[in-house]
Amino acid sequence: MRKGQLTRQAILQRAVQLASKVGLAGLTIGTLADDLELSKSGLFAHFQSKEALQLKTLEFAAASFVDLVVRPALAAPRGVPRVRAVFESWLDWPRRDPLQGGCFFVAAASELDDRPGALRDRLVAMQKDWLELITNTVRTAILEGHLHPALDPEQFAHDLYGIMLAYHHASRLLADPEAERRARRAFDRLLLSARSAPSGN
Amino acid sequence: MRKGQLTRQAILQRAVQLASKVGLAGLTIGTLADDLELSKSGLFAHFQSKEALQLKTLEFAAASFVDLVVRPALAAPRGVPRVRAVFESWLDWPRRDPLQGGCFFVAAASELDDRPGALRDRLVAMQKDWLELITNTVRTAILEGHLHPALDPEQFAHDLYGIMLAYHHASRLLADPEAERRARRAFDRLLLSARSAPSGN
DNA sequence: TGACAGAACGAACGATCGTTCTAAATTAGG
DNA sequence: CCTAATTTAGAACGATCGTTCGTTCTGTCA
Repeated sequence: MRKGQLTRQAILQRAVQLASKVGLAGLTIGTLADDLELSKSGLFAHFQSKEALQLKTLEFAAASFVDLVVRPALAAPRGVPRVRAVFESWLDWPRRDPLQGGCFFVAAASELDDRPGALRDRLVAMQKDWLELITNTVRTAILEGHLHPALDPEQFAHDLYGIMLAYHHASRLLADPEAERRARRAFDRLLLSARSAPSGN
Repeated sequence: MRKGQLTRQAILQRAVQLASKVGLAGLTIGTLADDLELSKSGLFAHFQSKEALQLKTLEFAAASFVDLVVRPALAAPRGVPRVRAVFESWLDWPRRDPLQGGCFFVAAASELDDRPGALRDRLVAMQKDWLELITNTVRTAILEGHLHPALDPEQFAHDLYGIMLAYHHASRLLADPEAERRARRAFDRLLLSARSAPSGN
């Protein structure tokens, strides 16, 4: 009853790595089994279908994101420092989890944005949770008096997401060495306008 | 000698639509042939390999993007109006090409960002061209005196890309009805800081 | 109209997909 | 240590993948 859980974890960990390269749909039980030196059927037995494997993989990736990115960021003091910590922690994610190729969720998002089903529903819920957490962090910063009262926290979260997506695009696809500097500049500008500008957003 | 080219075009058009949903890797000769009511081998004969088909599909999508988005935008008067036209034209893309599900290039980018090869190389070149075109448009706006001389045009292009990626994410995956408004607000803020702020970027 | 090139087809290939079954190996508890 | 339960392996399934082959249509131009 213990050994099973162990290999299950190992399978999921490898599945996340693999899916971050080839996507959730590109995941293949055969190659996954070969990578782990398991038999196809042996691996399959742990899940009852491929979709179940994909779903568990999605959950596993989310849990690891929370551990590596979200939780550390929330340790920062409330207000702008925590907002900044979210950004820095997020930006630092590739270094904290160096096994992956590209962001798992970016891959999943572009795959699932047109394929209804349980997988998509789960991913959407996750993304909304994450956006809401950012929104609340910003909202707190407003209440602390760190950011302008007229600031729209949801717009801030949306814009921050865009910064991260652009960073991913520039660094992963274009291999732009300036990607990180660009992301920091964009974030600084976002934060600056959030401090004092009622017009911006 | 004429009939062939015609069906070739039809194949590629359908391929772009399909690939915007399932990705370039998810493209399947069998399903594509069924969709077009062609035989698998008949379709295959037009290209000599699947990778060739994918490459041609990529080229076709790029050409259509130029026709529908780039060219109209460049008709606007130089300077900020043209910058704004690029944004508006880009944002309006889904309405101009309503057949697609999600952005073809977003799907391709997240698929190919970790898979070296001719496909990736071509896509990277395209993206760089597009970014460079935006950069030059911005640069012109600076020379016209519309934007601040200290503005970094490449950063502007990068940030604009982020806005579009966030828009795509919000509208496609999250089905957020505010997506377009959010994109407009982000663009306005970007443009505002580009007009007068030497600090932002 | 006849001839020839080009376009489309149908069948088949080896490989791999997800999945199912049964048997063997391994593990855990009494 | 033995037994029962769990975990893995192996073989096979129907389907589909990309690709090849030879053949049959179908347009095009002399």
